[in-house]
Amino acid sequence: MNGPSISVMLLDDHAVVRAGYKRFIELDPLLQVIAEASTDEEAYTLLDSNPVDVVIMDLSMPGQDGFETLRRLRNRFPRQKIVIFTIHENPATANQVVKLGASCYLTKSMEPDLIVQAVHEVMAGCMPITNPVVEDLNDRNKKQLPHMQLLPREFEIFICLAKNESIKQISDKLQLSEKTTANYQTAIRKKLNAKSTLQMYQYAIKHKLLSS
Amino acid sequence: MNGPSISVMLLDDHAVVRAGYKRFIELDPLLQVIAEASTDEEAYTLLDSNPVDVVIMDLSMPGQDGFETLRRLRNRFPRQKIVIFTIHENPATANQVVKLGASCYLTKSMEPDLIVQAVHEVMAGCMPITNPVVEDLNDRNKKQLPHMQLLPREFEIFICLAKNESIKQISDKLQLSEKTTANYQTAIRKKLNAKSTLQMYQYAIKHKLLSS
DNA sequence: AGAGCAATTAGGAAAAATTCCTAGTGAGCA
DNA sequence: TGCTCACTAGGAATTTTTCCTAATTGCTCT
Repeated sequence: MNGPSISVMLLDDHAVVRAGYKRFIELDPLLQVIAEASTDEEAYTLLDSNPVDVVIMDLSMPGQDGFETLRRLRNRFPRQKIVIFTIHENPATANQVVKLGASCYLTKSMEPDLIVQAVHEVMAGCMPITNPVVEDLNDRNKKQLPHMQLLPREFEIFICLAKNESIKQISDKLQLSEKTTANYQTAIRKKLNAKSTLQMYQYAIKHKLLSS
Repeated sequence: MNGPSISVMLLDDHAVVRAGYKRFIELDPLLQVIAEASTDEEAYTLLDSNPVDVVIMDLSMPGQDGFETLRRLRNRFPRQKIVIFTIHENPATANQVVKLGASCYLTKSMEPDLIVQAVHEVMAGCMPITNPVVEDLNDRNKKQLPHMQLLPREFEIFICLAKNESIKQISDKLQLSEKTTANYQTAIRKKLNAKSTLQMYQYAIKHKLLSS
């Protein structure tokens, strides 16, 4: 281990995808993958005993809520640098992810050697790699679009609702009171001008906010 | 290159994921990744000049790219063995994929060394994955689809609800008391086992009951 | 023709979901 | 330090949904 080497943890529920990251990351001798986790819990445990410089995580973990994982990770390790690498290429997701404190947002369609570059830039303290998707967001200011007015938590719950999850399910998953979740729903509906879950779903579809 | 070595092409639009496949596949000395493609067109070109024993492909998006790619691949190379490896774990997708002639359907949550095993089994002529839940779906379909149990009036209102019309709108249109329409909705939900308007909509879409 | 049956209609009461209002907490910041 | 904002959640009012019941209509069967 040289002085300037950078330690990395991979967080992705698919071993195949982790292997893919690893292959590219290890092309750079300065980067070392010293931990792999397939769930958030696993990640916490590992981080407690083995801190790393950067966590690279996938946002699209089925069964789990990527946003929630990110949020919890930030709560427990507030200064942890996190690079998000995901298949979701929509500006809204990028926006929310950066708001939640991720250092960087990359998509899987980008050239893989950008991972390496991104990790270096994050370690150097730069803000997220200039990502076409994110830029597009800032330029053509889409903040007039209703869903851009959603708070991070609202957006997260909105996506859950659009995926037809019940108030109960969401509350359990996010560890919220059902009252809180219901209140969020009301706020979301107002902001999106949606009168029903179906309209929220259709809104999400229309703006490509759903992956599965 | 020994005699019995098996040649493999990887087809996935994400380089990271291809790298992941590769890492696991190359653990078996009998398997050789001799081609990689990120698009279907690329795959055709490569297959024309360099036939392979097995194509391993990702079914990125259900209902869109993936199925169509698979269909075309089958059309142009009818005897090509194809292993589908995807994150979509629903029986319907598995069913479609097998109908479309894939030799195998694996999900990314399965242990990665199953890729290797699956390739060998496919080459040996077996069908590695047989999902019993999937198969009897078609038979039962025609017997008793839930919406076939709907009374005429129920079906009519069901379609309205699936089109996101409100109880009020439907009642006006059909000249019913809102009470009646609401009661119908309850009956419909029970018969279709739908807990929300969104589920009714999705049911309608799934069974192609909506024109618009 | 009358009995029987299924479809349609709708009201009352209870239960559940949603909305609206209010308020506490904690993190970040000038 | 005090301010703002995101997040959380309870109380109460309102609306929607569910469940039960029942009246009306039109059809079939013998």
